[in-house]
Amino acid sequence: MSTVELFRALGEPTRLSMVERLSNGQHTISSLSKGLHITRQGARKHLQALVDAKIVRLTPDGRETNVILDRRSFEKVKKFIAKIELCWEK
Amino acid sequence: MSTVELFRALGEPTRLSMVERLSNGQHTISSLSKGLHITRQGARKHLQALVDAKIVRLTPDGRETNVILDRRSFEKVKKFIAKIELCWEK
DNA sequence: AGAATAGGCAACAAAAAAGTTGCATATTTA
DNA sequence: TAAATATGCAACTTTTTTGTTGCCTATTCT
Repeated sequence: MSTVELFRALGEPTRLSMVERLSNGQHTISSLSKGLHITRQGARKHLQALVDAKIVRLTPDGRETNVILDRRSFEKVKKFIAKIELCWEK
Repeated sequence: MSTVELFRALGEPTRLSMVERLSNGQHTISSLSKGLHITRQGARKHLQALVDAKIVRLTPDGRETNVILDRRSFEKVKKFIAKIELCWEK
């Protein structure tokens, strides 16, 4: 996924909060959808945006589905910042 | 500005392209607004989003206005990523 | 088997973002 | 001083995003 899409996915409160919660521990789709002030379906849409941006992966397991953070996406963000800062030096 | 608003501001093609162009050299509002496929006023709105997110500053100079990249915003992004990656280690 | 849990999909409504047009002002330049 | 350039602001339209409701299926638990 492109860098813009990565930023766009992270640029929404519910989604950024999901990412933070995922960095603190394992979650299934439903555990991740609780505690937000929106419906499960609403949360699911945000989660899909994170999937599309390849920030998370979904791994089905029986009746539930685990949500896994993909750290490679953060590498991309770091590289973007590094590129900008490199240009800036001059 | 909050981290979410920072990401949101960067998560749009026109704005991200503006940031990249600014990292390559000085720009005024109008030089930055050229080459995009939108009107000057449309570009100006995107620029304002970058100002609001404190990614750039505007410094008026006579009839034109210079646009300056504020590198502190990138520190904030880097800190966010570092926090996430720190949590991830466990 | 029946109930509860985890999840999917689509249609729709509401809210926000993007982009436009039109017009006005200040500063340079010719 | 008149024309050109740089910019501002507001109203309005279009498009995208967000969030909801309703309904359906599969898996697990009792």
